Amino acid sequence: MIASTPSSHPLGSGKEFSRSASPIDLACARLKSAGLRITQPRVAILEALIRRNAPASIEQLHRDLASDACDLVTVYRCLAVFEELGLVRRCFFHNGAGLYEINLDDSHHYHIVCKSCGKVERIDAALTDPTERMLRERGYDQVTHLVEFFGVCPDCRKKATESSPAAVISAP
Amino acid sequence: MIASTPSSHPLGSGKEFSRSASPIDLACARLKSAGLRITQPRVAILEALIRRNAPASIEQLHRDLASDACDLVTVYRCLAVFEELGLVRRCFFHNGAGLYEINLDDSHHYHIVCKSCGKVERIDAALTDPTERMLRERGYDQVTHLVEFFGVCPDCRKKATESSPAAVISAP
DNA sequence: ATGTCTGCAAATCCTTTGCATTTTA
DNA sequence: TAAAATGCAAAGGATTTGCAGACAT
Repeated sequence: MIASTPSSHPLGSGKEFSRSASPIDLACARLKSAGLRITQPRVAILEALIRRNAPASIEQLHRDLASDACDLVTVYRCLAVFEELGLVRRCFFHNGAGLYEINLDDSHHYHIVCKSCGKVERIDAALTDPTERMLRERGYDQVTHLVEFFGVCPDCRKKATESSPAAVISAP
Repeated sequence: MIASTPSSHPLGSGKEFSRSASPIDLACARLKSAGLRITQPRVAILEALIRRNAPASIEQLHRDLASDACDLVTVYRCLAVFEELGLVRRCFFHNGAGLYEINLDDSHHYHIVCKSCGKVERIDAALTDPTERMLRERGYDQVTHLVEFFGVCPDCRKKATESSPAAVISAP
């Protein structure tokens, strides 16, 4: 995938995790400091997420694991835990697929989704028009994009402060 | 909702359909020219979509209809037909909800999704930074945005031209 | 040792499908 | 009236839940 091609700007450089601690240690530390246990399935799933470094479905992740590493249900449960912790981020795409990607540093980036095979790759780039041009130059066809904004609307802010001042954190 | 407030730039003006034919007639004409039948459930669903003029779930739309207007299954089937026709567009948001919105003129616009109540409104505006500022000025809190790009990747283009030259049109 | 996680099985939820009946053109 | 669309019931697939046993701390 493009995002792991060495030195291919402005698509991902593939060395997002080469700072100090290894990404898996970083992730485990986050688990530990949240009072959660470092189990074999959790480590395996985190490693799979780190290896991909791109959004993947639960099924895909489960297949990535050693055939008997853990049950599919465990993958569901672990990803729910990781998401709550902020260790992974869930992305939704045009086709409705909800995919998980590792998120160790809250880096903001975009994705390019293949309309044909659904392959998802990370993009580190400026916005929209220049990006679309760049993608076409790289051989992508029928390039479009999706932009959505998220925020807490005035009504909800009011309700939140009226009842419990710390209510609106990460709602539906 | 904001998008229907008269003359509230740059959020939607609410008069997107005040040209010549009424939106429902326009939609029915599109059905007819596609060789499809104008049935009572279809008209009711289209009217509900037009009334909202914002993304809505299938359940929401079904509830919008007169209690016995049609079966939930029919709403599913009609929306699938409408989508194939391009009469509606399906949007996916951070929470995984797949919502349908009417699309009579292929106008390109964005959405603001409330992180708390999930309410979705249309935005007619330029991109990202100025938009986020504008939303904050209007009282939205914790404003973020999501950008995704879509296109057919080089690999799929190759495969498509090798096998059947007109294959890649609107895949998954 | 003990409270947390996991595996398995079964429940639940959303969506799709089959087929007889109704409706549109 | 003939083809297309709908309603109802039931199937299907993905995700969640309950609970006994296994595992990290």
